[in-house]
Amino acid sequence: MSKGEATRERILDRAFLMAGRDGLDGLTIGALADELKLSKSGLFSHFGSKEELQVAVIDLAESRFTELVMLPAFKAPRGLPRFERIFEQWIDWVMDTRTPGGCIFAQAIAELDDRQGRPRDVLVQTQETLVDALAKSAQLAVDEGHFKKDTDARQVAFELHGIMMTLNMYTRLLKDRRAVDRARQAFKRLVQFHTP
Amino acid sequence: MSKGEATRERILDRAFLMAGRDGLDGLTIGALADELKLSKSGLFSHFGSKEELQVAVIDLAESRFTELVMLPAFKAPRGLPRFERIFEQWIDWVMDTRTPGGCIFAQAIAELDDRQGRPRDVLVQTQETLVDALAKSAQLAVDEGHFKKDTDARQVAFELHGIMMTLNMYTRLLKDRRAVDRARQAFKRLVQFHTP
DNA sequence: GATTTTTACGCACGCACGTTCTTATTTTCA
DNA sequence: TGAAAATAAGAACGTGCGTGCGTAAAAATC
Repeated sequence: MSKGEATRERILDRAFLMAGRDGLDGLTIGALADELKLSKSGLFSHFGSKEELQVAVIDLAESRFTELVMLPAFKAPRGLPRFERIFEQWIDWVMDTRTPGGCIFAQAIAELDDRQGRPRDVLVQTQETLVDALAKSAQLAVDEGHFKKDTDARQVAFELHGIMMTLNMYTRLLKDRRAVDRARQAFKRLVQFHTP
Repeated sequence: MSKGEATRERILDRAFLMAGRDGLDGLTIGALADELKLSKSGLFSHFGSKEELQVAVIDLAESRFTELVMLPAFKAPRGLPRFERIFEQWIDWVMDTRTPGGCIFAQAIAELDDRQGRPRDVLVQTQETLVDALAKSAQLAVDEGHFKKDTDARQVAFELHGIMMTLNMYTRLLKDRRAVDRARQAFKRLVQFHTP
């Protein structure tokens, strides 16, 4: 790996944290440069524009999510075990104390939802991919006979998403220690409902 | 009502919209003044600081939510009818096409969740009040015999919250037309599960 | 209608933003 | 090792930010 690539990774690693706390707009080139002891222009030249930096952060977030949530889950047998594994890994992702501000997607979604531009387009793409993956995983549980035949996999994906978003909010905003229990209980009810 | 109060209301009305779209940080005094054809300093003098403006917007959001969601719901008989009415009014709140950026609370929650300061404190207060109200409403359904005796009202509040957050995201970010149906189905499942 | 109080403006300030150049330094590779 | 290429720094730009102050206009009060 060249020097440039290494620096770029170091920048993005920090940018990922800053964007989770302060949002993709709050993510500022000057502050980022200070924290990394780089010059503004030196940092800037790695991306060419702030928008590109934002896009790179979203891309990084997606690949980390895949790495930390989806890939481990795929080691579990398809169907319910894998679906449950996604849920548990996702909990770890949301509760990770190293990422202040909570799930970076929650930040980005609220920030970009009714705007225009490449960052939004990229985010929509990642979220659609995620929803598809969740639905597919739920559908596999149907196919394996773990869920009822008439289970609507996309509906299950919708509801799981809701559980995770609420977990994030209860934990980060309300500082509710019981949030994880609540999420687990909600998930249990979701699974139970669709179990034949 | 004095002239000053009228102007202040006019400012907040617009600020409410801007904050929903661009967030409480993206809410900017200069842009707000331009839209309202006021001078920056003239507008500023109504609040004394940007932070106070942000707090005023959160307060306005809460009172509007109470007015548009909770108060109408209280006309329904307590128990399940009222609980269902909260849900339906809340849908209207989230789907309101006059508010670009979707539910302003979704914005504010993501923005302020791991920060410090008065805006955050005020937001936490409003969200705790909301959660309490939801839980109380669910508890009334238990008391009236519409929900099972062992139903955990706060758990129901948690899950309802999740449905609404997901409705907001699917609608605003993913532009999914079926989001309302999904929300209704999730709600139906929630109610059904707790029905004796 | 005169006076006092309220409300709004104009201007300026210091600061941080994203961005663009030019220049110096470091890496890379023949 | 020396030439070429990649990387980082530095200084400067225009812009917009929140904020403070003195003053003019308007409204409220008597």
